Amino acid sequence: MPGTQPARRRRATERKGDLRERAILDTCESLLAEKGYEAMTVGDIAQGAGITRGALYFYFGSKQEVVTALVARTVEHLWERSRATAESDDPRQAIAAAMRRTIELWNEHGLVMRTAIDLSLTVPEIGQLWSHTADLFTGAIVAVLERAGVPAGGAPDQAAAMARALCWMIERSFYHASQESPGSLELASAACEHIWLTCAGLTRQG
Amino acid sequence: MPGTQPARRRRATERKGDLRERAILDTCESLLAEKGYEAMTVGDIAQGAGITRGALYFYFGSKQEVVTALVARTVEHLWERSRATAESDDPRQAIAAAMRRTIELWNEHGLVMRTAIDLSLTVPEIGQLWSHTADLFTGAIVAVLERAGVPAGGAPDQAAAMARALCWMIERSFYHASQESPGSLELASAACEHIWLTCAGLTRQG
DNA sequence: GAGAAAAATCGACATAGTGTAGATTTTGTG
DNA sequence: CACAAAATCTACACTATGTCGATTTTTCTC
Repeated sequence: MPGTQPARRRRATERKGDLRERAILDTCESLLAEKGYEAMTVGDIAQGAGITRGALYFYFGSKQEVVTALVARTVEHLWERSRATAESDDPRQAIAAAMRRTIELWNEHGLVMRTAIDLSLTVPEIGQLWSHTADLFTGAIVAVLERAGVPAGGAPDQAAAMARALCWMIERSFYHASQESPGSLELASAACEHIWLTCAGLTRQG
Repeated sequence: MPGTQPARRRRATERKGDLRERAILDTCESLLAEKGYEAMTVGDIAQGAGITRGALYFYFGSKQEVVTALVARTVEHLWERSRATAESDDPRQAIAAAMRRTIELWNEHGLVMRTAIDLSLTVPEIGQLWSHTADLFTGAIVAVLERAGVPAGGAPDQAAAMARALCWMIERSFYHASQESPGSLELASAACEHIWLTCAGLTRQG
């Protein structure tokens, strides 16, 4: 079962199968955009990748596994990008930077991210992947809130609980906005940013 | 196609079919709790309702239609409850009341609400139902924010945009919390309430 | 309460998609 | 080259869906 274990890859030459695997994932992403998860069949993916259904089952055990691998690939990318971002010391700047990065990520990978969210309930592995991603994001929000002076702790008015709610707010706002126009993404982002700032006690009028 | 048009009901005596229709919806709800949407088959629902698949198709054209009707029934109930609630003049009280009511609704109907959210993308009719529900809720938040002094308007720091983000925050927080324990629902609710209050400028320290 | 119209139910069929298995071809390696 | 591993194909069995025509049951009307 390739696709589940990307480890044990200590081979210099790239197998033909690696090519195919990537082709399958790429095709899957296209089809997801074109016809959506439900309508997309294993036969469609195979055809798009230039093989038969039978051959596809050599790589992945089901449509769900294909999509899981696609989500894993995408989410890996998100994590990398997050790790590579230097956190600012100034909370205001940190928030602005985080929101800017979030817009980029949703613009580039919105489709797969939405798919991951939709399938989180149905496909446990995707659920884990995504909930881990959310945890990372929540952690970043906690850090910013605390540096801005919000007390640490899990009570409703302390950083951890607030960060969790803010994380869901951002997820859902972007989920919906990214289905509409890039413009509405900007607007949603600005609204989320303002609320985040307010929660951190960083708005002028407060 | 019954189940789509609950109008034109000007009949005193209750048809036998109305009974069955309700039995189908009830069974569907049970099965949803038991095995989830995907695993639940049309045959299962029919069996639970005491008829054959063929007979079920007399009432509903597909599994999706059954679930849509179930969501419609539930959502109708939500709307009624909302309409029946008197809005307080004091924003603080209004917010507290809204959150209390929201907890009740999720405790009672969490399963169907989660299902509605999950299927919003896949089943357009459910999407409409749910987005209308979200609009109602957003409207209520707007009203409270404005009464608390937040300027009206669609800019990121004005009532409409903020209310939308807050609505998604609440939806998503409850969605997740209601999958866990009633306790985590309370916590999530308290966090959302605190953020809402903060956005309305109603917290002491601000 | 008898009979006709409408409502409800059934069983059988056709279709579409899934996953599996065995045979076969391609590819890399000593 | 020969042989093992990788990759691919075709055919099959299974499950669930949705449709149809025939049949039975309910309901309405006089």
